[in-house]
Amino acid sequence: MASRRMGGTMDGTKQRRRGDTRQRIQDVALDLFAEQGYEKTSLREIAESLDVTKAALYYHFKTKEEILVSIFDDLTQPILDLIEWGRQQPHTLETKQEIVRRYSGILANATPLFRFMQENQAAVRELRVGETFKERMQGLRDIMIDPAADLVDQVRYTSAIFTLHAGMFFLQDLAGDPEEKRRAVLEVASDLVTQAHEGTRKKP
Amino acid sequence: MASRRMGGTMDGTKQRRRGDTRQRIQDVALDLFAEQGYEKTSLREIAESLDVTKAALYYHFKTKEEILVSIFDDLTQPILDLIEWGRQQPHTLETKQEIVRRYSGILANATPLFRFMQENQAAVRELRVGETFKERMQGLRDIMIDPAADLVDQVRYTSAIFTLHAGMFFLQDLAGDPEEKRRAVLEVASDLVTQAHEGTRKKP
Amino acid sequence: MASRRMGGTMDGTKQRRRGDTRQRIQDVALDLFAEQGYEKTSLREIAESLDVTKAALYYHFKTKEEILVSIFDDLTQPILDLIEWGRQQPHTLETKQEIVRRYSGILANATPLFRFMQENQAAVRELRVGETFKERMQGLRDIMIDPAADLVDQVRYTSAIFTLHAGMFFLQDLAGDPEEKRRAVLEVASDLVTQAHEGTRKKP
Amino acid sequence: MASRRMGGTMDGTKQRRRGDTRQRIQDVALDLFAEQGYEKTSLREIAESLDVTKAALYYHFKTKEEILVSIFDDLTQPILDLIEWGRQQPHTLETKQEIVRRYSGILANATPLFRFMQENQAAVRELRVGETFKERMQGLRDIMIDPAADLVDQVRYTSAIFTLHAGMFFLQDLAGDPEEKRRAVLEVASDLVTQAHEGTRKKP
DNA sequence: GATGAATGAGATTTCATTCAT
DNA sequence: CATGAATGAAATCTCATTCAT
Repeated sequence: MASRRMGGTMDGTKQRRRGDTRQRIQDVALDLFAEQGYEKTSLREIAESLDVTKAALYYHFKTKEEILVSIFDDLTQPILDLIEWGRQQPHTLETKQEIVRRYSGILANATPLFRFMQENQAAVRELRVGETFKERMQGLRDIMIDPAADLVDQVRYTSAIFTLHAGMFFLQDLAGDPEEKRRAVLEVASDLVTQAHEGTRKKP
Repeated sequence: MASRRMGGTMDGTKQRRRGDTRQRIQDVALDLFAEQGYEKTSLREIAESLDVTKAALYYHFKTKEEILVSIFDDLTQPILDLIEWGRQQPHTLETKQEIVRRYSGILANATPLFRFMQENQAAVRELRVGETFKERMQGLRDIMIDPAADLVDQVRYTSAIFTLHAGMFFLQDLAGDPEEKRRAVLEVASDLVTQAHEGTRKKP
Repeated sequence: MASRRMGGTMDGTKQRRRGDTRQRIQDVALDLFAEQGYEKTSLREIAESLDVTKAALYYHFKTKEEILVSIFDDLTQPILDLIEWGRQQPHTLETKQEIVRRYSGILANATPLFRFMQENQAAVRELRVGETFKERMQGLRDIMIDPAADLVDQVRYTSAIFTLHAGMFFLQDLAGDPEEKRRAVLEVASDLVTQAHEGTRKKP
Repeated sequence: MASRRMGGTMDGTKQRRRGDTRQRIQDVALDLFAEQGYEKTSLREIAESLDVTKAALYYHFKTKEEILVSIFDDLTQPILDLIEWGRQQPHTLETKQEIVRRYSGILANATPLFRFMQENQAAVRELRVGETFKERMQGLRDIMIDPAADLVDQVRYTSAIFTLHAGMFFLQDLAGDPEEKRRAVLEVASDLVTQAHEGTRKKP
């Protein structure tokens, strides 16, 4: 389900697993991390899910944290790319809306990881990924927020990003087609950005 | 810092403590839970912070979870009251804005707890408070959301609540006076509710 | 059920409890000890069953062990009396059969205690009651066993006592009227004593 | 002392131990369980006796109870075999005496376990082995007892089994050669079975 | 490319017991 | 005649990690 890359043939034989153990560890770990939280997920559990020993995990990764780091680095690369792209664009409304649109896509493509980051902030705070994630969010904000905007508009920009995040999880219990919901979320975020950009109040 | 009630004088003598141990446990526990997360905070740590033994904690609370539950129940009672109040009001824009205003106040009064809940969703999911919190959020939504509203407006309502939450934590690194920031957040949330209530698009 | 003495009036008021707390502790403790074992029964449990605090138990008894000792001493006095009586009788078959009969009665009158002793030998071994019980059993044997009897007959005497014990517990699952079963057990034990007394084999 | 299998040479080197840790845990645990009781024996004690850490025990067994279960299952297999054998024999006196004889041998071969079961009935009642042991005793009785026998004779059959058990422990303080005592016990049990089989009284 | 065996640290929880009031 | 508050010791169990093979 969280398998991000499908290597090998789908013939169900155990033998096909050859050299993809690293990937499988990442997949299973992310699923479990997202489901149960980082602290609550033990290496024993991951190993058992994969039908290998704990020691095997240590062959592929130096520590538990490194498993998470490797997943995180793989999956958040697109944010880095987006920031890089954003920096080279003019600070127009168009650009900002495109950023929101692209970020929405990134989120949708790595839902389990972002869900995990959202729900495990405390656990992750003292891990490397915690710091890194914060930096990336900061980077996102930097390419969107107009430093001259007043406080209320800055909140709007932030709220836009947050709405995208919230959309992934808190809207799960709302009925409706997922893709349709995603578009609705995107629209609200987009509106917020527009309002922020235009300034909803007369500036002095 | 998270001490909600300050009994006795701060003279540092050990003997003065009489009967307020329960309260002190809750205070210290909340601070630590919020700072380090639920799983990462051990009873040893709480006990040492208070200069009592672990067994003393068990005199006052049956389990670690019960410490959290007692804090949660104490501090989220106002949400229950708000929901109760909201149910008896007409579903006007006025009402909804008042709900947002009141909720913002509740949040401000119990920041550490809400920060904790936000940042420990995974850890808390299988605890009683996880379920309870979800129900309360649901209750809040129910008194705000117009079931006839289209999807986009429903997202706006949800986003308003979320913006309030986000305001507490993600805006911490933004410069500025806290009270001023709170007002800005409140304004954005209020706007979202207004837009949702009026309908931003022509309904069929 | 295990209440051995019924003090006060049976009016159900809580006030009637006056000065009989000691007795009530013994009753409840014996029930719990018999049901769950000595180690598994905590003072908390006993206290909660009586709706008093643990500290109250310590007003009446110095230690957990002393609760057991007091019960034991009260209820095994009859064995002491029996041994005393036995010592003064001639070593006839009549006497031995009477001992078996009387012992059977003693057992029936304090079933929970004897069940407890039977099922908690390991736990009780290092307690004072363990040693004391062993001594009493030894005393019983001494007034029954003919030291001149051969080994097989000595086993018969021992088996007679054991049959009485076993009868109380291991026959519980056998269908039939309890009093009738007790008589059957008594008869087998009696037979064993008779065979032992008469010598089942030609002595040299 | 309770070591059931003696692998390797007794040269005292630590390195020689390879792969027999599981067995050694079982041996030491049984000795301690039998000596001090199940509850009173801590995993720390077992671990220290073996000069390994507590965690090592958990590598080999999932819980404390599982250590006991594994010992029990290993050592009571012969009872299962005996019951199986008994079911296929004719219900003659010969058969019953053979059962008594074989059971006596089984008992002698696993004295510590049976002593443990006898002396820890309370502690063991809520463990899996408690139930299982009860079932096996029931099975034994079923292949011996003639359901048409009157109550007194049923008691005799039960008493025979019990005499065998008692023989192991309560006769320990009696002087005499162990093997000789065992034969004496066996004779009494055998007699009881014979009397039960022939009927000691005229049946209606 | 992995396993089997183990460890050290630490977690939550329970218990008998104490003592000032 | 009892309670409220606490303690010190210990129990069972879990975890990330290591290392020889």
